[in-house]
Amino acid sequence: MEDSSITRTDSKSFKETRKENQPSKRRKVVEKTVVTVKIEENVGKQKGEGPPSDFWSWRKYGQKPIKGSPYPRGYYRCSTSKGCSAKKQVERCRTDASMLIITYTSSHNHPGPCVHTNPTQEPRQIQPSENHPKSPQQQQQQQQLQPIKNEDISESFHFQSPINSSDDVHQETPRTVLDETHDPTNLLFDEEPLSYPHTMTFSSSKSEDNDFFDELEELPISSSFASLVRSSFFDERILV
DNA sequence: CGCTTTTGACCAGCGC
DNA sequence: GCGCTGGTCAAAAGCG
Repeated sequence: MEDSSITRTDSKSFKETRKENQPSKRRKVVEKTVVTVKIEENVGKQKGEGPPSDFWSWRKYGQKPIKGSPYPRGYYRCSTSKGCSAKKQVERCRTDASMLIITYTSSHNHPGPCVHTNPTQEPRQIQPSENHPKSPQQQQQQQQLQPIKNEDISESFHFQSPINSSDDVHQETPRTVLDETHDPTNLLFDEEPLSYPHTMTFSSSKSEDNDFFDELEELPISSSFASLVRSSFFDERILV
């Protein structure tokens, strides 16, 4: 089509420009966290491939069929904040279609929509009556509208990964990611899916990342936030 | 009207 | 050095 050629040429210019701005960010070893979740419930509410709703807004920016997997992988970027570089990849487990493998990449450079540790603020999105009948996007949009106090931001800024909220689900050992580390601790994760959320984030291999996550451990909000999130996720994904 | 999703193409990294 | 795969971007279309 003529349109195609035009678009292609046009986009090509952008690509060239992009190269200058972003030298190399592809396939670089970045902090990743793999989480597997059951999508039994989500299937009924969403398209079946929709990403499980967490506390950020995700915008899909790409989808690619993965070699060896009958299901395509979806690429999502955090749309809660424009400058946020947090991303996640969502794909179905090749062996179990009811399992969704979510790979979180990078981290949020902004506070979570509802990571406030202040008990005076009511966790509105926890209400099941709102969560279930609505799509996850709508939930997240509501969260965006919720004002967050600056003082909370300073703390919640360390809430890099939504995976903190996923400790209730089974965490699959990210072998593909950690293959370079061969860290024996990974085995522990596999054996103990109930390990703390901040612990699983150590899937990163580099000591630098460890240092980064080490900060998380010092944060007192980890447990409270995890609890808050946990209850939400239980209500959302797991029938208790 | 604005935002999200979809789709095709391009580029870079990695393996052989 | 070549080929393959994965990851990202941008434009267009659809939906709320």
